[in-house]
Amino acid sequence: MALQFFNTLTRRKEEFYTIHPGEVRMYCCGPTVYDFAHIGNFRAYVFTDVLRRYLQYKGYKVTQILNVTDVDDRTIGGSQKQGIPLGEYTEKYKQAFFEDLSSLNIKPADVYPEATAHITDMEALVKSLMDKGHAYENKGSIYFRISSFPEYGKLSHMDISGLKAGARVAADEYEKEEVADFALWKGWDEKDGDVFWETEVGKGRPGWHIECSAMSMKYLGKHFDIHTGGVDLIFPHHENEIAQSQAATGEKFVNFWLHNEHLMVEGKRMGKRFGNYYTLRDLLNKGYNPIAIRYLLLATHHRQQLNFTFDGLEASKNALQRLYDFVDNLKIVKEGKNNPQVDEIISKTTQGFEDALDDDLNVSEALGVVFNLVKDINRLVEDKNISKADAEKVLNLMNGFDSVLGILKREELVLDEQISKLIERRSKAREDKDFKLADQIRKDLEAKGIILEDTPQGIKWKRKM
RNA sequence: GGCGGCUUAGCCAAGUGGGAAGGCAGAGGUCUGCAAAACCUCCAUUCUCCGGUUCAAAUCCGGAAGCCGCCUCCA
Repeated sequence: MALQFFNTLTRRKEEFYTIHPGEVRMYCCGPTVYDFAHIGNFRAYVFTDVLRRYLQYKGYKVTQILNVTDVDDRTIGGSQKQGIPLGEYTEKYKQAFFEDLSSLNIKPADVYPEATAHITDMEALVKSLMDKGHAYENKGSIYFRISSFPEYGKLSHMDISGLKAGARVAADEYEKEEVADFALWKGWDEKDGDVFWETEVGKGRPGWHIECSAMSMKYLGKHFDIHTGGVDLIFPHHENEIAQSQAATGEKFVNFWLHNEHLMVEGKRMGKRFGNYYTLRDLLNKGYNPIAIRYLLLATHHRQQLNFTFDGLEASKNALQRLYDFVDNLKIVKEGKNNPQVDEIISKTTQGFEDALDDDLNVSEALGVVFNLVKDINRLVEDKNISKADAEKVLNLMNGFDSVLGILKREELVLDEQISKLIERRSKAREDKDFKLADQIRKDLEAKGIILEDTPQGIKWKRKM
C-alpha cells in the first residue's frame, strides 16, 4: 500500500507525494508561549512527531518547522500583569515548552522560528499584499480583503457570506470593510504598551496569522508539502494563512493539510478556557511517567477525539511495561537454535506495521501489530525455540518500530551500592532458604521503586513505573 | 441557525461489504519456595436504536436518539 493521508483540504485520503523528490517540508503550528502548555496541546506535537518520524522511517529527508508565537494579546497581557518585558515573560514558557517536548521524547524540529524575530519578513509580506490590492489600511491597522480572494473558505468548507458579527467579534470590527476580513498588522494601541515595531506598514505588531505565512515560506519555500495543527486551527487560522500566502505569491501554498482532533476531559475539550486541563508538569509531579503519557497521546488515531482519564493513563503505563518486559526478556535469550519462523514473523509484522501507518498514520492498528509480535515471539521464547541471533533480529525490528513510536527509550538504570548490597543479601537469604528475609528485602526494595524478579536466568530487576 | 465528526466488551481502541485486531482490567491453569514475568484457556453470536439495499452489513442508504467540535487570535 502506498502512503496516504487524510487531507483536510479535500476531506479525503490522498496518496502522498512530495514536491521535491525524497524530501518533505513540513510546518507545524506551535504554541503561544503565554503559559505552560497542557497535554491537549501536546497531543498535536506528539502527532507531528510521529508523522515526521514515520516519514523519516520511510526514507524521506524531512525539514520540520515548528513556530513559537511570542507576541499576541495573551503574551502582552501576561507580561504587563507581571510588570516584566515581553521577551522575559515569554522566555520562561518557551524554555518550559522545550523541556516538555524533551520529556515526551519529541524530536527537535529543524527550526523553531519566533514571531518577534521575523517582523521584517512579515512586513514584506504585508507590503506585498497591499501592493496587490489584497489588503487595506484603516486607522493604523492593515486588514486582508477577503473579497479579493475567491478561494476563501475552501479549507474549512465554510460559506463566509453567512458569517455575521456575533458574540465573539471584537470591538474593532467596525474598522473593517467586511466582518470576515482579518488583521494582518495591528496598529499600536495604548494597551500594547512598549510592544510595537516601527515598520513601513506602520507602528504596531503583527496579526496572528501572518507569522505562519511569513515564517513557513521563509524556511520552506512558497509551496511546501505538509502543514499540521489542531482542528481548531482550520478556521480561521489556516484558512487565513492560505489566503495571505496564495494572494501574495500566486502559487499553491500547501499540498497536505493534516489536523489532529482534540484531547477531551470528561467529554469536553481540554482547554485553558474551560479550566479542565492538566499540564505535563501537573502529571509528572503526580509521579506519572512521561512516556506513558506519550503512549496515551499517540495510541489513539489522530483524527479521533481522545478522552483523557487517569485509568487510561494507568492502562498506557501497563501496556508500555509489557513492551519493556518483552524487550528485556529478548535481551537475555541465550542459547537456542535458529528458528526460520522468526523471519516469517518479522516479515509479516513489518508488513503489517507499515501498512497500518501508510494508511493515514493508523498508530492504533500499528500497535496492535506490535503486540501480536510480542505474543508470537514470547511463545517461542517460552518454548526455548529461538536463538540469540533471532532475538537480536527481533530487537532490531523493535528498534526500527521505535524510531517511529519513540516509546522504548528508557533512562539507563544504575543501581546504587546500597541497593546492590540488598540484592546480594537477598540472594544469600534465598540460598539459605530464609524466605522470610528474602521476601522482606524484596518488599523494601519495591518501596524504593525497584522490582525484583527471580528467573531461571538469574535475578532481574527493573524500575517501577 | 450553518458546517463537520463520533457512538464497537467493565474501561481504552482498530476495523468502510464475507473472519469482531490489539491493550488494560478480570477469571482459571502451567512455571515458581512465594511472587513477578512469560505461556495456555476463558472474557462482544455481535457493533446506540429502528427501517432499507444485498446471497452477505459494525461497514452502504434513510430515519431517530445521545455526545462532541468549528462558526474571528484556541493544539
